[in-house]
Amino acid sequence: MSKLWLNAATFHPVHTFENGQCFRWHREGDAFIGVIDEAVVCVTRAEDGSGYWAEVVLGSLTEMRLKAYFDEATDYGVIMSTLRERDEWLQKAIDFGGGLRLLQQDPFEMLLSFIISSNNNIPKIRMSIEDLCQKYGRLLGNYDGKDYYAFPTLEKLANLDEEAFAVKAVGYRAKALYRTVRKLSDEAIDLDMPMQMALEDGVLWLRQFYGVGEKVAHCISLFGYHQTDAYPIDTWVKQLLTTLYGVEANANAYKAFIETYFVTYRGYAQQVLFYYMRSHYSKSKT
DNA sequence: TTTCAGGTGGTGC
DNA sequence: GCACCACCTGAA
Repeated sequence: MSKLWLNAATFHPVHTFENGQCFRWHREGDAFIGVIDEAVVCVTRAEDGSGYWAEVVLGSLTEMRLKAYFDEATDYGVIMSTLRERDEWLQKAIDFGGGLRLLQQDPFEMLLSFIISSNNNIPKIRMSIEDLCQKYGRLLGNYDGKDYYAFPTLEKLANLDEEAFAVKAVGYRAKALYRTVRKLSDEAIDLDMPMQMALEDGVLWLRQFYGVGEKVAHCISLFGYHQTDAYPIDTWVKQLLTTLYGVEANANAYKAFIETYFVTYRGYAQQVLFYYMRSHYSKSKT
């Protein structure tokens, strides 16, 4: 069984799993349990607090894939100290959300997950994805009294009619899931293609799918293809740009500011600021 | 019971 | 090329 050590200096499970980039992790007491590809992984804190163990508890996953998923090859010490020197907001955001990792998730899963995410909120997105996995994903087994399912394969989903995509809380997005799956299957599209593309080409390529606009394409690029220059502009990013950085409230100004101001480690900067903003300025928390 | 959150696609100018 | 609105549903 694969097992990976994650140093507490550069990894924090809450800041990593609860910042909106992934939908298949949850807390179980002191542990975090999630599904990666065809495996269930449990993350627990070491007794001395110096780090965490990520251990495959069901299914199989290579150590190489586990390392890649947690972005182990990236030097977070350098990235965070560089960003911290940039300005006081990044400093505050990193003080708050240190240990946030940019996970390298599966492109197909990200494509469908972020189609579901449009005009939607996280609890509902999770509900839809869990229902989709339970209905059409492979049962990986039972761990600690709970059944876990893999994300469904394209082959499985390609055999379904549109009504079958009407999973819990998904609403009108069922049509977009269906059309995307149909296109992928009918045209035998290779989802690895964006890996060879520059960010802007990849974004354009991803937008060929119904339900994928600019924002969703950037999310898929960032979380599914590890394009660390991607910059999803959602309501929270708009809010942080206008309130923290004094950017004018229009789409061109947002884009221009991000491209010129966040030059190095853009995706990492975006994610820590987004997490900071969500945690501090959310209406439900006041 | 009503209001709110939340991107994309389509329409109309 | 821009502004507007419909789309849906759980949570508050």
